[in-house]
Amino acid sequence: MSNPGGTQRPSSAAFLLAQVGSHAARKFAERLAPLRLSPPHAGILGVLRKSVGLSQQGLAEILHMHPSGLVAIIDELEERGLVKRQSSLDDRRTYELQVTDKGQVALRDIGRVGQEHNESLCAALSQREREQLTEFLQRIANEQGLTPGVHPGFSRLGRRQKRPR
Amino acid sequence: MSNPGGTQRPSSAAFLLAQVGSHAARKFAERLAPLRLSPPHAGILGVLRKSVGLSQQGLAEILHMHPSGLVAIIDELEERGLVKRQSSLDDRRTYELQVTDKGQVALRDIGRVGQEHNESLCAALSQREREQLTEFLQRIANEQGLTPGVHPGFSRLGRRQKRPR
DNA sequence: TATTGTTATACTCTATAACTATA
DNA sequence: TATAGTTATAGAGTATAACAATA
Repeated sequence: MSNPGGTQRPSSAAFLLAQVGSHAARKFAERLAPLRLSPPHAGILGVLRKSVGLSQQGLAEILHMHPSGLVAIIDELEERGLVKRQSSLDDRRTYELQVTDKGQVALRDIGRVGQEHNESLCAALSQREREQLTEFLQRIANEQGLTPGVHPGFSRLGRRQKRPR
Repeated sequence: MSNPGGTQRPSSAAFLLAQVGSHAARKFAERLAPLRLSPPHAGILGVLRKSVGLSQQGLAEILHMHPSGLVAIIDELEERGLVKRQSSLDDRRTYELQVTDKGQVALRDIGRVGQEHNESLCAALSQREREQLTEFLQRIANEQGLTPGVHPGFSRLGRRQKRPR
């Protein structure tokens, strides 16, 4: 095992974004774990805080995911008493999703964890540089049409073609 | 569905990194798809270019993944004629992985796609700003102990606890 | 007939352990 | 006995379709 042409080419911004972004997501998940919460839990609570009484359909639309995928996660949040499915009086097919008081506490915990996470992740940068970085990323996010506060999701990055046996 | 407290808080650098990074990874996978390649394919070819004659164990170590997970991906690369498993003369248990000429062509295609991808992703930034962004990310990657050129992987970001039925 | 939420199903990715062949 | 590669298996995530209740 040699390395004749082993010049390390500088990574592109795009690669570094994917690399550091994946690392960031993983570290955030690790910090969330002691709260017995996952990033999807946190993301859903965050959306529900801002949109009171949202239906599962509405939530799925915001998160760009299929409504059926939400059921299990909301089940968990409800079992934990962080979210309530409130039957709608107008349309008994739908639930109005509510963050409970306990859910609000969880949201504060998540916020604290998020701040610690941000601090740790940006340790290499000065305050001024963090602001610059944030601005650059915000502009990219806007230009690329990303929804503020919504993680593109945990779906497959690239699936290999099915392997014939 | 109302939005009484719907103030949109500014996203943190950490969240934006995860958001934009996930988007970047997804877009890269889309650009790779016409070549019938996935990000893991590209990542492995990239590592093998720099380390000639690497074993699968060595490769797994660099990529921080279990050797068994490599088998299927390398099978595909070998079936496509992009990589060759060369039986080692020293130790017949091991293969020395070689990028073939066809694999070199694929690497050039991947490089082109990567440049297009980078260009498209950074459209919102000036040349000077892209350099600044790259430097910031590079410093974060170094400080966080990330291996240059190695994507943290496609493993779970956060798993929900198993749901009892 | 259409829609909301749910369940069922299939497919994929990941991780672990068991297996084989060499050492 | 230890190691390299492989296979088998189980677990979790994702996506689609089918379903029941309601509109």
